[in-house]
Amino acid sequence: MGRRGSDESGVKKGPWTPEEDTRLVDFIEKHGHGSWRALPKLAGLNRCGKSCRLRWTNYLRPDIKRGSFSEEEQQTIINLHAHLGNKWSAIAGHLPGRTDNEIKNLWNTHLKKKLLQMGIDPVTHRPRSTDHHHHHLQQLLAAAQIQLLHSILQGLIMTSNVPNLLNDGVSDHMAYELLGTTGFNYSNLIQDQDQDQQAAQPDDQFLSNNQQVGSSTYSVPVPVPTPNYLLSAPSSDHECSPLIDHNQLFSSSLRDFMDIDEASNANYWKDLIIDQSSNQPSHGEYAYLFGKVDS
DNA sequence: AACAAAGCCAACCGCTTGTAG
DNA sequence: TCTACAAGCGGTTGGCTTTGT
Repeated sequence: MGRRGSDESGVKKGPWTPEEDTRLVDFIEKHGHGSWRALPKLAGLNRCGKSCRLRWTNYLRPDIKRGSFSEEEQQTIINLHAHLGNKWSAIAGHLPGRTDNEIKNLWNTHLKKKLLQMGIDPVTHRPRSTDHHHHHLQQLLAAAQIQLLHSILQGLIMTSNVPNLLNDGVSDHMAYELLGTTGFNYSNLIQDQDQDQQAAQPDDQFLSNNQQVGSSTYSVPVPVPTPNYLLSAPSSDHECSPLIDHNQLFSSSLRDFMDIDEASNANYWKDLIIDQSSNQPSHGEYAYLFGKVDS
């Protein structure tokens, strides 16, 4: 690339010296930049016009805010990136005094990693498919499917005329067997649950895996990982709003499944935050699926 | 203290878009 | 409409600084 020294036309490249900065600033303050191509010669700089323009717009402009980004600025960038993608100049337009280059650098060096650490895909702003949280959610949904199937089978059997089934009811095993025909792998669920229990740490950011919640005990008909985990805390300053349909559908089936008394455990069920346009959890914010368990 | 690896960021490249003639 | 030039933009890179061993 050769960013140091000069190219074949004799134009200097590489880092700017304080003397060059002074010349450029003095000239622009007196005359404005006018034509960038003409500027270097007029200002007595051995640089190409493009280099002068970049130096001015990214570093020397008087309205540039120097210093590190505040938490608020970082959150703004994340939120804007979720909407705009890598449109750095558009994002910079919302952050007075910050350049697109600066924001791009911050994104590539800090924010991308930060989101990855949170289990969020920095491109889609959704949970990564391999992520711990998402994995648990898939398990939970699979387990809920078992329970639903279990109920359906039970209903079918009650209306059937098979004596031993009327006596014994439908076994979990039968439900798993039937669910297996849909492609669901029950053995993976058991294995994953064991691994999760082994991996559980006291200082885990997620809520503990208690079966006992306050004075209530879950009645869990099939072995499932307890779904008391927090997916993500929503921020308050974007255009998400709670929509009741997804939430109601999902939470009510879970309530039934977990056999939790709705009135005494109302605090556990918080609204899913759903983006109105896509009707999906978005902006890198998923939802409080479950709230605190220690009420 | 010395070295290597990782982090960081200013500056560059090249493509795209806008505009004047 | 076409052409040339300027400016905008996003991706990439080189080298300095910081951190880890």
